[in-house]
Amino acid sequence: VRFKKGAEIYREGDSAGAVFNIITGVVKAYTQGPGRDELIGAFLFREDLFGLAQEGRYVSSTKAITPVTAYRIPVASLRNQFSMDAALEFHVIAKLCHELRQAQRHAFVLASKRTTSKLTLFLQMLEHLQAARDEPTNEVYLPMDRSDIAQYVGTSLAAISRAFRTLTVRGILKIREHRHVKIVDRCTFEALTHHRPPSRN
Amino acid sequence: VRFKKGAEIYREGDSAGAVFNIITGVVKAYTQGPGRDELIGAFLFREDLFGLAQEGRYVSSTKAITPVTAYRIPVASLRNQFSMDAALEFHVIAKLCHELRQAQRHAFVLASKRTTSKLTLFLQMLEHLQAARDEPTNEVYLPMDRSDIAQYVGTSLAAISRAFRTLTVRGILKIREHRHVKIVDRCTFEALTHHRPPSRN
DNA sequence: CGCTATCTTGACACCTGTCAACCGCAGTGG
DNA sequence: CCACTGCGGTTGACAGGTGTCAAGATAGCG
Repeated sequence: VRFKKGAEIYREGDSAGAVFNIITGVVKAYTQGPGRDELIGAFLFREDLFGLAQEGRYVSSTKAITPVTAYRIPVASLRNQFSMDAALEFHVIAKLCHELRQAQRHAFVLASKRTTSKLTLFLQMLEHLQAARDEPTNEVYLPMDRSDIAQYVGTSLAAISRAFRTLTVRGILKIREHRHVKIVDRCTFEALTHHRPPSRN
Repeated sequence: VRFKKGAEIYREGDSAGAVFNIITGVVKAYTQGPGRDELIGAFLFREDLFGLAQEGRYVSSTKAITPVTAYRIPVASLRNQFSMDAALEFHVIAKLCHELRQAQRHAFVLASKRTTSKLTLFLQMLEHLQAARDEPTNEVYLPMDRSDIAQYVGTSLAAISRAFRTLTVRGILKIREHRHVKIVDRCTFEALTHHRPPSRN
């Protein structure tokens, strides 16, 4: 199946009829709760599997943030393959573990106190993921907009913008068209990862 | 096996020889990275299963925060049971899903901006878990110290203390011996859950 | 009965959220 | 070809919250 940019794939609480496997494009998984603010739980890329359900209901909403093509796999056919192929089950376990690891890294990003750290960690994540998909690694591409980043790392849109600014003026990053980021000063970049006491400057 | 309060059960990166199943007590799972600050990823209670490994290495350190008794299950014997009992595998999947859900809630706590919200959400989590273990629910018991709470919800120790203070003076909580919390004004308590704009007061 | 670990509280600078205005760009319609 | 509008992004102003540091209070434990 195919989704346009911005299309909702399913909504939290919908009855879960299928799981999806991304071929192309990027998807965000988010939940809004309980205030009015929504938290983005994960970004999903090529080869990622999603559509996990709890008691027949999806646990988060998903939306395409770029044009997306994906396999849509009805649960029925999934059950079939399950009983026939034990290795598949193992594959699912592996996916779950991967997702858990990812959630761990996400938690780390959220737990950072300064926005620059959050952003740095976030860029590192993207870089790793990009490398894992063997795409060029000389610069990081951001498929999502600033607002999405903010909701993922747990700050306001403005803070993200400011963080980008401070990192660029310090000569650590270079930004092209708002979506291509090049890490110039890798050394201090990684240093930001550590929680930097407010060293007066 | 049995652990004293404060005992390390294993450390991140150790070669994983066994998984554990808690009978009594509370365990914290944490990772320190990459700064000097450690983030507590989860608290583990009775019946919880932990010791998940990635490539033969534990992915987080664990420490008993109360006296703990637990089953220690060597991986070898686990493999045995795996091949004999397919239902067990399913049980493990269920545990993983549960853990993922829990991570999701954790992320939500971390993403909250004001400390009072974090604390409120945290208390709600504990309350739910406590109810799920059918323990008395009229007040919440905190097995961990303030510092642990701070590291779990992603703020400083001082902020937690202050948050407790503000909630008590507002007549929302009552604290006994620093570790027993009673929710007095349930209504405004839940209201704090929603991201409260800095409503002048 | 001291001693240590834990918790509270104060002071202060800094960061961050909120609000709002502004910019640049793309698409639209005149 | 050019205004107009909408969207995403940046920036400024300001207040309030939070981190850090450090001192003081409390409780737990030997």
